Amino acid sequence: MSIPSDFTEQIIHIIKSIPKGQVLTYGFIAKLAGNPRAARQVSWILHSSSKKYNLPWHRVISSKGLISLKSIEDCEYQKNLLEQEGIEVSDGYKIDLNKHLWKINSIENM
DNA sequence: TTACTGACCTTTT
DNA sequence: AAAAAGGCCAGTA
Repeated sequence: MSIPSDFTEQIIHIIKSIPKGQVLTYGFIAKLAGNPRAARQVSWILHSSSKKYNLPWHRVISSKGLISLKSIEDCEYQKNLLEQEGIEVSDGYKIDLNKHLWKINSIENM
């Protein structure tokens, strides 16, 4: 049994709390998790925990609103998922952060 | 076991 | 203004 760190739990909790039709950025999640510089680990946690915890990994994008996935197939897949939720994605896998970025008022249960 | 990499972001030069 | 380096944790070899 490997117990995840506190900030990892926060990251997972935050990702699970992302509402439908909205997206968050790596840096934002890392900041909320308590480490503004841990954005890198967010992606890695997504890789690991998205399968186990069934996290909405498609709602996590880069700070510029671009899908940073490596595989083009995954990019198109994510784009498709986002479009299904009503998020407009440009041809260049660009998302309008001003419209779809999740503005967190306050996290109730931490 | 140690070392390196990874869907990134922030700060400094 | 742009470019480079640093930083962070977990997983894999």
